Amino acid sequence: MATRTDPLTLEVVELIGTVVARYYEEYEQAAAAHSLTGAQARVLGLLSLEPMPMRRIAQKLKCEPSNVTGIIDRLEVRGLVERRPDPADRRVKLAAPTEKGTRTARQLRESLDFAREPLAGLSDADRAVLRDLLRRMLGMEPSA
Amino acid sequence: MATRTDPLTLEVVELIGTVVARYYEEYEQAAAAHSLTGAQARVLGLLSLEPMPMRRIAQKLKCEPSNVTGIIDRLEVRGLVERRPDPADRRVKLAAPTEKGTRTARQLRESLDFAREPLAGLSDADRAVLRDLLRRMLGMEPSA
DNA sequence: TATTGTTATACTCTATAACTATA
DNA sequence: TATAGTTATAGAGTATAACAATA
Repeated sequence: MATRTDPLTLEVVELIGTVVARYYEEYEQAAAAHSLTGAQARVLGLLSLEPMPMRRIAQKLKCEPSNVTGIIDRLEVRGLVERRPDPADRRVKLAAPTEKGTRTARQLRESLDFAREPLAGLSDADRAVLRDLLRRMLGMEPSA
Repeated sequence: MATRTDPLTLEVVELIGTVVARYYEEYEQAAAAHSLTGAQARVLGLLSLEPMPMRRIAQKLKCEPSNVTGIIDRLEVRGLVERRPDPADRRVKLAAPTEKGTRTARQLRESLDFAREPLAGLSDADRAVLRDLLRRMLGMEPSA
């Protein structure tokens, strides 16, 4: 597939880079507001959707399982997450948010206004067009 | 400003999150293909546009100046970057890519096909619409 | 005095390899 | 034997504080 290098494409590439930088920046700030690192916030967000084995957290984070031990350790010390036994397999430990962790995850999610706040400047029709373009960029079917 | 939580907005937010995740992933892979970390690749990319004082690199990276010392050290050991005196101020050290560093930066840029390759699925008209929507999201004027 | 870059320190995230307890 | 989680280790990025050279 030929790579496009026309001015329009390059400008869109740069704009996407700007969006990515701003998104990351705001994510880190939101995490820091709760004294969490980015990785800790991501894990807490994951677990708030569904408790899961350490192994699966590593898959979601695309990192080695040994790293997850430390991240969960630090969340556990702060009372945001707990390790539970898996009744079906005694080797497995299920990481699950505590009540406090669930609360923190929700606050975190609500403070992540990056993509919502700027979107307020777009009309419903604009948002629908943007959605379709992003879907096609990501190789998704038009009607998901 | 009221935060929108309608399904369409939330879907766009999620799509942007997916774009961000994929962008970062591919950036790290491209850097790793040259045995560089993400931070090292970002600094090399910066310097390939224009040599600059250590202090300014820190500002661009939004990190403390003390961190830049180590990053430049590691790039310098590999012969990708060099420190030059600033004739105008003897306190300042200008970091500049070597010839090898310039070559690596160019290869890195060319391998960053993330945003280009998927864009190939969009027509020129689509790309123009996407550009305008992203500009408005980022608070830019329509005709930059 | 203020600024630039550095050093020293400590913490977090990361990968690798070896270990344990279960399966 | 194979798998889940852990530990130990080393490298990199990060912030903080203190320092030397220069402005």
